[in-house]
Amino acid sequence: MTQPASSPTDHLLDELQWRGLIHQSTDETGLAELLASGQQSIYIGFDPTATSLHVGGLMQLMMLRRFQRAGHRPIALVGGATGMIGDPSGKSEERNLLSAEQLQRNVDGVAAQMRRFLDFDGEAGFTGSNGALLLNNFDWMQGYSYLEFLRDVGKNFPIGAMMGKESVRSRINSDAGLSYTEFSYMLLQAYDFVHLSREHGCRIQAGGSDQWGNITAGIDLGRRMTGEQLFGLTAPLLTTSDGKKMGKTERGAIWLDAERTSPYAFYQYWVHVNDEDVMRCIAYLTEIEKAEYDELAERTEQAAGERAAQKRLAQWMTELVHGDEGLASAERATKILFGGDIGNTPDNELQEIFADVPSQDITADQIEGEGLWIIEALQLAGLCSSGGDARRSVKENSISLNSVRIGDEQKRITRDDFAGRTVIVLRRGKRKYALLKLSSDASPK
RNA sequence: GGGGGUUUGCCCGAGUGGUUAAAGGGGGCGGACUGUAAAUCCGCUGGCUAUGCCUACACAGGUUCGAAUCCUGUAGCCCCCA
Repeated sequence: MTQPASSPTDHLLDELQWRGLIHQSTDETGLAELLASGQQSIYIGFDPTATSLHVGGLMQLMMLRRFQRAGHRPIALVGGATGMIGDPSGKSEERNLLSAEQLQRNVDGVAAQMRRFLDFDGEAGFTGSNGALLLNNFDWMQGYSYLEFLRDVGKNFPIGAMMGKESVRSRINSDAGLSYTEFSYMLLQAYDFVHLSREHGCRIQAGGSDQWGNITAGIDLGRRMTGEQLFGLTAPLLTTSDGKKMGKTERGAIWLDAERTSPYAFYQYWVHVNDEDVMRCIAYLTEIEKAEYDELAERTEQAAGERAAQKRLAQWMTELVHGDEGLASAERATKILFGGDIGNTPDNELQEIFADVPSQDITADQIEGEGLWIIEALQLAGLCSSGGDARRSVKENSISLNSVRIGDEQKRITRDDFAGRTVIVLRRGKRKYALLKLSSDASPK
């Protein structure tokens, strides 16, 4: 361990090791030798279930990125074909089939996001020889006839082995059952691996631990069809200490797309990671070095209250996914929202800080005369679901307007509350914000 | 096809004909404590410009001064017999 590693590949395996990223692998020594013998290609499949990836896909993207940085060629495979079928692994019931058009939109969206993680054209210090590839299995599956596929591929799949796979066994006797289509999923993914080994010399497939069955199916198929020795590597699943999948909140998944999950919300998600989970996230998802990792672990131990590790994690992730800009705005917003008083912040700054926060336009006449009733305003802003809900929250003293608590449910918002600005900040509880914006067409007097 | 059971609020689940907007739990939302954590504790959790009104216990009717609770029919789920 004290010996400095002699090549990027040695670094790579050591790194995967200390980060705990190797859950299972086939023929470890063989794999190490293969990697040491020269540049390799490694592939991971991505399910195009939406136009954006979410936090759940980060592990995989980072895995490819680590390989690329160590000099290997990453292949991101989007499952245009397999996505039409649906992987039964780890799913309790059959998924709805996506339309071809939807799938194409998803593939496009996901592909664009991958550019933040992988270098596809060999710039940025790479010579180009290990530039990432983005492939879509629809391209080679689309023209493959059923009969031919059965003869070439199906022939090499013993039913006994297929029935033994966990993904099949767990479903076949369940209420949901398992359709023939889903059962066949494995063949498609296995064939992908063989295809990539033939066409791109790719001999390594990685994935989450739930992919083990599919990966080994590909390795078996490779041996039968081409005689080539292929390798598989799985990473642990990223779950929280209470066993749930990371990246999900009550409100749904955390997306990489800024339109779906704002940089601020994304940043906040990481800031809130539990103490028990935060170091694992750093190990799995970032490129923060061992030395700093140890330091952060130490600080979490000593002074958990500082949340140094969470902040560093949030910063690292946000910067990678949303860039300097996204990080800067998330941090600015955080600073005001959790620190300061909104009272004196000038209009333009408020607008910028709250760019992420949901807002609702109101017109000038809504605040003329009697003004806008607070109960109504809360519903307009989306902070409360009904009048009753709004009244309740006001009674609970959990509503504030420009950082001033509102306890009176008769409160009406008038021009005075805007204090010369065009924006008013409503808050419910500790960290739910919404804006009311005086729409520009209404001439402010 | 015959017989029996079941159906409650976001979810699970109690419910005696009469303060039952419906026990209890979960979830959610607030609050306290802390660290924008976890755990814990406390409050709230159908709608309504609201000391009141309306809608609710699968659906439709009925009995009753009064029904989630009793009766009839319809539908869904479950079990037994054929």
